[in-house]
Amino acid sequence: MDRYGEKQQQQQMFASYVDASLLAASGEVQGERPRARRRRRRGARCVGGGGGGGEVDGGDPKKRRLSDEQVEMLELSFREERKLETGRKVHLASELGLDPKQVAVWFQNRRARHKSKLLEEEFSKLKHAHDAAILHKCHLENEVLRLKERLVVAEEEVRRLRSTAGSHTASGEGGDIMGLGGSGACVAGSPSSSFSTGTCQPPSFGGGGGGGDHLGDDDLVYVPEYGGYADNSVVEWFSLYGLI
DNA sequence: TCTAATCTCATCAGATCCAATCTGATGAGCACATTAGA
Repeated sequence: MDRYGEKQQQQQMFASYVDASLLAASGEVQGERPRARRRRRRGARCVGGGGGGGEVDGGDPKKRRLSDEQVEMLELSFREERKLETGRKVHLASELGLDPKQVAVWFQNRRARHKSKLLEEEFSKLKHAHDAAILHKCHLENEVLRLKERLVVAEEEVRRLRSTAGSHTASGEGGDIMGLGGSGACVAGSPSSSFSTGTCQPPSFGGGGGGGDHLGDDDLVYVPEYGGYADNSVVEWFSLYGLI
């Protein structure tokens, strides 16, 4: 016996063992009904009863494959109609020189294989859709991350520019940074405006008054989106990021 | 309502190739499959 034969034998032995165990466990030995579909009995393979196109006259239990022509005819018939009425079955069987039982069995198997193929295709489609959705989700998550990073950078830049502008105005000569006559402007809530000394001067931008480099009117532009005045560098930055 | 034919499902096993797949065939169906015709 070759390796394949040995394997088959082992499988059969195992299956017999499992069968016996299941039988015992299911209580069939005590006369109870099994709950599950009963397994086919081993060795119950029927040799007679239709058994194979080429063995009608012989007693050879070996399975014979249908010829290409027979399969082709059966396929054609299957494509026309997947169910097999008795008349069609008998007609096909006589045309193909097969037993009607064989034709019926062929159709049963063909239906089963057709169904499993359809299921396989459906599964494949669903899997592709699922993979695409996962990929799209990853892209979206990456995009969110990138946007968050940009936001952090932008916020840092805003803080830096605010403090720069604040120091410019704060380090001026104590006052009229925008030519508005004030001695300085305060920025509410700005931690960098701790040296604000003068009266608040709205609409003012950036930092306290008094001291620091004096910026002329030409250097400052009122930016509504910003809520105040900004110098050219800030305006540039705003336009760069499309904020104005 | 009864019954024979037929269905689906799970499985076996031979054939083709060398492990895995294809395919013809069988058996069960369990609060006992469903369906169609007598």
